[in-house]
Amino acid sequence: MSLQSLPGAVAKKEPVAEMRSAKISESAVRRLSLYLRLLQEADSLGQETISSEELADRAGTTAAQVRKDLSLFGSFGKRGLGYAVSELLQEIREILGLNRSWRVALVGAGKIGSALITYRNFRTRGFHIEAVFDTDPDKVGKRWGTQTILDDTEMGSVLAGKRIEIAVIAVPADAAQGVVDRVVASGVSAILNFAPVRLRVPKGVSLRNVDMVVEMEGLAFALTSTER
Amino acid sequence: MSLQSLPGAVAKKEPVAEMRSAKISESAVRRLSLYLRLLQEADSLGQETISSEELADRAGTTAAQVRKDLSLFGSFGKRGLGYAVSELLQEIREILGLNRSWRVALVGAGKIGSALITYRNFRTRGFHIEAVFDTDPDKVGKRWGTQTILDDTEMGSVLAGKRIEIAVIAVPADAAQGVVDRVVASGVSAILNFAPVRLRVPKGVSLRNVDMVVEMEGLAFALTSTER
DNA sequence: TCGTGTGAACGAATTCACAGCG
DNA sequence: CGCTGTGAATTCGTTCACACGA
Repeated sequence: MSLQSLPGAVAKKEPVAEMRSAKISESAVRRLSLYLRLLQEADSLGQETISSEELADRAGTTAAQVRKDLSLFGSFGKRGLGYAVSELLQEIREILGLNRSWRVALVGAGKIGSALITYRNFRTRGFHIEAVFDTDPDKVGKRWGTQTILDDTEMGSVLAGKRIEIAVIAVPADAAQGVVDRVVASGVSAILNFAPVRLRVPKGVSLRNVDMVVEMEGLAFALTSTER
Repeated sequence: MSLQSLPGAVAKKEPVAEMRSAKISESAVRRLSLYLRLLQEADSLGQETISSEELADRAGTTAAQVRKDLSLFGSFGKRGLGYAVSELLQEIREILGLNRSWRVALVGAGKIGSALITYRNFRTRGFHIEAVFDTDPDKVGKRWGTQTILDDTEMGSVLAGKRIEIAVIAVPADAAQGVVDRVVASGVSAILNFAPVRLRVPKGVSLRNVDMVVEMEGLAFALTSTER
């Protein structure tokens, strides 16, 4: 990609995007996403350099963990100094694939969908919702943010036509698997699922679940086992 | 607790709630929550018994994993047969602390809060939202579901007065830490956070984060590293 | 015989500790 | 001298494999 086009960047040790795909753990990726956010904060406050320890403190992890995570992708720091905030920022954006925008569709125009579509962080991070679907005839045709709600029956063709890459599933649990199957058939290979079900996806399709009940039950367990 | 007061329960091998608190991993708890949901489905379909393998298939894990998870809390199966659905169901409810209801407060009456308060699964699982707070004078006093939105300034006294156990934080990122500090000061010791920040909580307070941007960035990473 | 329960083996992720570079 | 980058040590979680009981 356009890395060597930056004349000042020649000293960089690893070309990042070309790294051998040594399987990176999901938790490492989560932390990178978190580091990115913290770096953006630091950057907007004018901070120029940051140590693994400071980043770790803010992220709630250890300095060694931060360095290990980053070392999976290259050597971005300066020994004795730390990391250049804006540079590391850019590296992580590159690693996560955030230097481009992503075409997202939202399936299910209910409350959760509504929360998502108005969520500013989404758009500013490059996730563009380019289609919204629902089955409810009362909703179809209504405007939602910048989008008009489309009928569920149009989903397949629209997803394919717009070359949607990520689908957000915000439909009732019993409808979710059906939606996923159709969405995958239309070429989508990443899914964020809000329905409280375990979805099956073919190999090669990435799936993340956001399950509020599971989280609440985890809290209930923690409270239960702490008491006494 | 009132365990040995149940005369019929003597044959049970492990008293569950009295187990040594051998630290249970968060992922194990997540899976238990998932098993519970699957068992409820099976139960409502009239299925009487289930093997670790069947449960594993539905949960997307392995039979050994299911057995290990359950064995952390006792021996609930019958060799050669599997598990009695309704019995295991009840055991897991007991383990997770779901045989009682939990007093929950929602802080932030925005879109996410709105999604939560209308979310049926919440109430049916025993999580009762007993107070809703917001700072916006236009919202305060309005009815939301069964609740009237209360002013943020009342939060401390109401949380303490109602003996709220779990707080759901659905406020903007820059307000979240302040809210958490006050919530904790009012005796809440479990928090579900929807704000995109890393919150600091004192030891003894449980915290779970739901961070949609992190999940989306994880998907972006997966798509980026798969392509080519 | 079948499927659980579990020690033992394995593998993954985190932490340690230090060599090496700026 | 300070802080990164990284092998080595360790901890944690998962999988294996089989003895045992219904």
